[in-house]
Amino acid sequence: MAKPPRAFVRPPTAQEAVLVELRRRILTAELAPGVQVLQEAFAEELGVSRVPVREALKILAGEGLVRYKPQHGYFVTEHSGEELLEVYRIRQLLEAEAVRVGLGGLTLAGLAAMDAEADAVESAARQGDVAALIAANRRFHFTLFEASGRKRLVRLISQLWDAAEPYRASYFADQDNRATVPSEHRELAAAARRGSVPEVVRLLDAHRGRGMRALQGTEGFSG
Amino acid sequence: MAKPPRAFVRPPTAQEAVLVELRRRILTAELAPGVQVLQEAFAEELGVSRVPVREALKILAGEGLVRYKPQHGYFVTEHSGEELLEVYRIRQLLEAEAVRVGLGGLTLAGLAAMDAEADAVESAARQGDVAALIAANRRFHFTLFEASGRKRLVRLISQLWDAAEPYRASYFADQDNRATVPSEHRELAAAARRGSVPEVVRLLDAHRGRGMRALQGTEGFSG
DNA sequence: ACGACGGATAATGTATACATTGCTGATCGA
DNA sequence: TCGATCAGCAATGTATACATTATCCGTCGT
Repeated sequence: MAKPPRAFVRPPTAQEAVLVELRRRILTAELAPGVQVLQEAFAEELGVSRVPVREALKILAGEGLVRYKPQHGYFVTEHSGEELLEVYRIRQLLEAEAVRVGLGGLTLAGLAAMDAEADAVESAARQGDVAALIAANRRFHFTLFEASGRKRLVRLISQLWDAAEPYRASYFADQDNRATVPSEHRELAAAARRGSVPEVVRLLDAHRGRGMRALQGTEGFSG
Repeated sequence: MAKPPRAFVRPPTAQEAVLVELRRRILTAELAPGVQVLQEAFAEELGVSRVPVREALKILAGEGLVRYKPQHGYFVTEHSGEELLEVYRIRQLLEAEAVRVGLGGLTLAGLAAMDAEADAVESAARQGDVAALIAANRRFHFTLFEASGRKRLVRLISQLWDAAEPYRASYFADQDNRATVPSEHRELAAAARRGSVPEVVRLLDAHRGRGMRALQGTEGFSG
């Protein structure tokens, strides 16, 4: 079960490389919501021409991570408080569905993976490694969702996570917030092991709700 | 209230024009699921270079309407029967939500619009104008959804409609299928007028279910 | 002082040319 | 006859050059 360190894969095309880097910067709010992505500058920084940059931006525009204004360029999507609420509400619906469909089919390997990711979250939280925390947190939850076997559903949920991600960078920076997450994960994993759909859904709702409320407190939470 | 005939707007950029045309061809199955979109040929046909074609394709890839294989190009997305089922299931969840949120806020103008679109659907069905039927049918349903005021929700539902659209071109070509749709719309509009969420949701489920089952009958419905 | 016009600048949008990759099919060898 | 190698082709991927558009700001006129 030990994962070999992920093999280094050079993306086959420049646009893919740009896409990965752009997405990373947006999700970590390194490129903050609202700011324009200057093609020329970004291209030069990555050592490619503007073409692959534009193509990567188009992908992100299709996903909703950036907005395109003709003759004005690409801007990291901003979400109002209301829109973030909407995102969380839709997540509630879709994640509940994923649990209903998938929990019965969750394998022992899947449960073990959840435990492993819960460990990773906890240790990352202790060390204050926000990036690792976010990554592990995501893997923890998506192990559960992916048990549903529904690719489209999982992809939608993933996009919804992405939408809120830039706003959570600051959330996990806070020690108190980091502290409560691991124990909630333990409860979730335990409920999953018992195979109780209602419990898992309830815990998930609570977990998500706490994250959402924390967001409302921290952020410039208006329109 | 009379809509002026929609003003002709030349898209500000070539890519937008290409995007519209490409999407149209995919949704009408003029470009059938699975086929490759040859950039050179398509560009020449539209009288532009390959660049805007590629950029439009990237958008569609981000939306999931085409798949991108590095060094191989872009292919209209194919969906297995299972995947289409998944799409309908997610639609059920999200459309119900839209109705719950929006029905109370549906204005008289909105109700009138639904009636008007129902008329349009019926007359298009009688004349056998499949394209007009599909367009009006879509407007009918989305008038209802948009009453929710939730942009993201509506956009997601819209993408789910798009995913199944290529497979429904043949569905509406059948006279019998065209016949049942208008009466169901009347019932829906009536229930909406009464403001009854459970009834609207129930009718919507039935309506959608019929469409889905019809799809299963007609299509190469395997994996 | 205020507003309008206009040119300079800087960004985006597009075409063209070139590089690279993948495939096909023919040729060569055993 | 079978298989492998390689040349040619056809498609995609990328860079560069050019066209177009928006914006900024100074000047001019009133």
